Amino acid sequence: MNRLKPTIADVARVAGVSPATASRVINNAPGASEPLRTRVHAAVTELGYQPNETARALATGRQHAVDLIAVTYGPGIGWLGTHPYFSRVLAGMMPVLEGVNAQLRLHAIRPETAAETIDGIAANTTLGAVLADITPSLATRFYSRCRRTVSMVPTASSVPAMQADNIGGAYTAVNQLHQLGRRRIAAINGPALNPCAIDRRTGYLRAVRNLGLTEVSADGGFHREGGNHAAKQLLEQYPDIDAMFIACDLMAAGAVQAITACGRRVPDDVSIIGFDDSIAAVCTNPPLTTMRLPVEDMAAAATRLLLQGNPTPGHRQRFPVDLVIRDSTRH
Amino acid sequence: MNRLKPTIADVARVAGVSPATASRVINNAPGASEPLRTRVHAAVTELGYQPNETARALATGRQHAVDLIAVTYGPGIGWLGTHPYFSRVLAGMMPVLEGVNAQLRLHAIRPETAAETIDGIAANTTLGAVLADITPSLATRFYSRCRRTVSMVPTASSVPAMQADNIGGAYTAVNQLHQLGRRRIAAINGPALNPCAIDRRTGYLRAVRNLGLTEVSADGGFHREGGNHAAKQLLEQYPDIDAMFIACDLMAAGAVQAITACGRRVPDDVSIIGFDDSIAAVCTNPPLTTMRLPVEDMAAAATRLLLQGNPTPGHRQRFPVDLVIRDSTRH
DNA sequence: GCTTCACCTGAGAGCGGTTTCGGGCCTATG
DNA sequence: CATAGGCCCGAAACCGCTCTCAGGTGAAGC
Repeated sequence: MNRLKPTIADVARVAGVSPATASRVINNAPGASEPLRTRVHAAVTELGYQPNETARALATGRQHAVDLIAVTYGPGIGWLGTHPYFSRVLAGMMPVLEGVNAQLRLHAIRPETAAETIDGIAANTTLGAVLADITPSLATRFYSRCRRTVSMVPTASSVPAMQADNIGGAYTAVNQLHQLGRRRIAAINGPALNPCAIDRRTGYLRAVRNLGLTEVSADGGFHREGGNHAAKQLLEQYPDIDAMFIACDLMAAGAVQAITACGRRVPDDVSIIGFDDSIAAVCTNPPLTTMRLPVEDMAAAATRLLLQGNPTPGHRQRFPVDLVIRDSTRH
Repeated sequence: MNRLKPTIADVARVAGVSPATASRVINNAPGASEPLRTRVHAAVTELGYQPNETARALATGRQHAVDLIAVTYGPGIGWLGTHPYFSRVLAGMMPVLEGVNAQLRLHAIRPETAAETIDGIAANTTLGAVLADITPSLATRFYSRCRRTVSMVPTASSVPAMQADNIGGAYTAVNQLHQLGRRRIAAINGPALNPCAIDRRTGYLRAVRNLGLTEVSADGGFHREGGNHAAKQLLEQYPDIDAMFIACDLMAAGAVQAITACGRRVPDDVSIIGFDDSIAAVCTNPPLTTMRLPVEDMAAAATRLLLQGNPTPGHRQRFPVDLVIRDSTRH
């Protein structure tokens, strides 16, 4: 009653074989006769033996875990759990991890201590790491310490990455609004340092200039309250706004509320196009027209890439950003 | 150039000390003189040494990880990433884990293989496990194999758990609708096997019977589409419905869309009270009145409990479920 | 009948740390 | 001056498992 958990040595003793043989049959590796196999299996079930994954990992050098890393720029570290984007990343990764019985380790990192934290993670990655949200410089640093890395966001050219056309998506969105006859198209942007936000803003600016319109924008920080506040402010300052391109659906949800609170209607008075096609897009009323980012697909592809082995430097996999039309642009 | 990663032996050699001493200073344990400490530190920075956490875990027996476990009854395993509830659990856990440099391991389990999978996890838990969504029988099984466990959902009385008054919350919600003058109050329920869903349904039934109303309900499976479909169906079948109690906000978001699609208004024609106070509640238009479940607080408390050591059997920590009034019940 | 070879099997050396234990040195005490 | 007692430090065992390597056995081949 004193031994807490049976080890492989216990199994071996009970089965009357050596630990080496026990190990072989437990991992059903070749080199063990059938009679011994059955004896070992019997011992395993008798003792309720469960291999210690830590010891196994140390002995084999590999370990079955992939790390998901996000640097959280929002208020507090809880941000990672709060934004629908991360949920979708998880939703994409879990199915491919399940089945290879790998586990998923989450790391939310605050910017102040990011550098050291990242080094520590890089030193202990096993199957590899998915960078869900990170600055290019930190991504590069991480990659220099661990080759089994793939980024979900725009980054330095050497770091393997999943690439979605954020610029093009934003460009498309603005043009779509223009085609609907809108001429005063405002933008609500994400955080100034966020690579995706930067690209979406670039696309907006490009389109606006191309169409001969003037830029009108505010920062919404990629969260709902920010979107709400930004929309309110924009409407006060520029009452003639008739459309908004909003860099993520969560902000768009907040914006829709601000717009209706001001007594205007979506889409009749103000057309809205969001970005992401996250859960927020379908929960709003009216549901949002949005630029769909195939986050789950990207996360799944990233994970599969890691499972296959070392991604080649500069590896890129492109994903479309498609317009999904819902009620926020119908009138 | 051939050694991939420096080990503690390398550090010791460079510093001219024994591995034992190197270990002592790296863990800043007592028993090392100041001059040696500085030499070791110098060697560490020179080599860029990062301790191997796996080896460390094996040697110490403990490991700094807590496991988050969810049995996914929804369509596919991605469900875990998809539902706002889990995001909130993560949001609650991460801040308390950060700082004790523990990592968070995610396990989404499908019911068919749940039993074996759970045993494997239980054998390898270190700091402990948080059960985010699980049946009572599986929770009991897990707890019998690992005492460092705390459940987020109602379960057998022995398993330590965070407890929110789901029954009372549902009861309150229905009474609130009744006070607003509503007399035909329908319910949209969660999955029949889900412990939280069961409690919420119980509360609804209790209130309805107590008020002398008749039960009208449908199953919405805890997802938006289900809520949408259930609401549509209920309105067709019982056109006189003037209020709905909906067992989670995500379903409520779907229901609001169904109701407005039928040409009725929220809250003028149909009042809505959701449950959770998740992101879905604030993204809808109008924003939802809901019964707030303090999921982040519960998850944080659960994690802290694990960090403190073995929770005592039957440990309970109660959390209030409060009414949050928003526009879906204002008229 | 003896060698060759294939196939099992177990001893033992790691994997990269931590931790016990004992020895050496130095200072305080009698 | 001898002894006791502290404090550092390093040798070595150990955590639980994997995997190489060598030995042993039996069958096949000459």
